[in-house]
Amino acid sequence: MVYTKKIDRETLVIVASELLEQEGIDAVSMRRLAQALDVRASSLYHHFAEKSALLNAVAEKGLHSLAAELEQARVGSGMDAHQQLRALGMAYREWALLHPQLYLLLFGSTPVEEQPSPLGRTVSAPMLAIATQLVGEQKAAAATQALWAFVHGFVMLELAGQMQVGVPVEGFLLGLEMLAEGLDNHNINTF
Amino acid sequence: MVYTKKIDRETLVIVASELLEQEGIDAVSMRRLAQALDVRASSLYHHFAEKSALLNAVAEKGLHSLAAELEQARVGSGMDAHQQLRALGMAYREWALLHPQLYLLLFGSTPVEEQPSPLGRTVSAPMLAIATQLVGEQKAAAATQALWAFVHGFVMLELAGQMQVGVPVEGFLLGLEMLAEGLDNHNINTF
DNA sequence: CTGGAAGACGAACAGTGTTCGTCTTCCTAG
DNA sequence: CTAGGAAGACGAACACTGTTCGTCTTCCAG
Repeated sequence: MVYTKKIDRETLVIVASELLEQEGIDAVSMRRLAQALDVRASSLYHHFAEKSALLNAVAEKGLHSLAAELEQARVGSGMDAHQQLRALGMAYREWALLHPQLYLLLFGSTPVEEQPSPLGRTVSAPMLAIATQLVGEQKAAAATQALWAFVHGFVMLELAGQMQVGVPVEGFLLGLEMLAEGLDNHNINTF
Repeated sequence: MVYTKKIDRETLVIVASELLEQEGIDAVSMRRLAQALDVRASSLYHHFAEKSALLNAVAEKGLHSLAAELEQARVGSGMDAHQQLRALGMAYREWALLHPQLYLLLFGSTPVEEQPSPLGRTVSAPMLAIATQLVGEQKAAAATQALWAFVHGFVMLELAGQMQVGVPVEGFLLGLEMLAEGLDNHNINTF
């Protein structure tokens, strides 16, 4: 028999991402992926030691996509911190709603990544920049956590179908506004 | 052979909850549950048509436990809305950190429950009461979503290991504070 | 007392992640 | 140019999963 087919790591990750987004995490099985690439499942293990390693690669790729989108939204929205915050929030939400399965893979359950920091640091870096403008360096870390928590929680609830219709967009902006106001007041009260 | 053993629905749910919390969702398999109850796996299907139905029962039980805890925290914290909010937030976070696997089952991924409303309504009802006090009935729904989003997001990030050590408790209270201030200001500005 | 419902059993099916020994392709060192 | 070895595809197998089905047993109600 002739062994022609040849798989490379990157296309494997791409195919996995597409399958994930189109049919959900349960559809992403090694045999299914192999079939899509016209290869046997066992061959995939020459490129990733285990399924979780492949999913990690998918997650990492998605993470960078999200981070790039956020940074772009931040720098492309002027100097005003409030406006930056609103732009970043909208971009975050839009990305998550555009790639729901990928977002759930990233943050949905027990960490698919190992280290606590790099995953979050990458995505929260743009928020830290804005938070620093709003409340100064001292409180920036805590403010970033608060901002990220709100945005992340809102998106997760939305993805889980726990948002009453009609509320989503306005509620999101309102919440962001309230947090920003709170941050401002806190800033004033502290310095 | 003698068929003595007898399983009842409720203990099945309890055993499943314990196994979930102690060994994680991956350990909860029909055969594993059956073994814990000294029964064959196929017998479980006389009590739940499918595994997801069993998990739904586990989730519902957890949901009521959480809701009860929240309501208790609210009514047991005086008349001041801000104080109620802080108490409810702390109770929410404590419950989630105490039953992480159960919390992830409830909210971690694609809805395990079918309807969008009842799951969330049960847990967000106490928040709605507080939000109404803070911003009035008109904006209460949106404010509730914002509050819930923050608390939920914070807990999810904490469970995912995305919180820098040291920040958690203070960051949580700070964020709650900021949201409350934002709500107050919004209240003043609007009426 | 007897029949039927409820429920436990064991075997089986399709699907999963993963491992292993074999075969083939291709690049590189002599 | 040729030999060898690394990289990689293959197919079978293992242990596990959720789920179905036909058979057997227990027990309660008419």
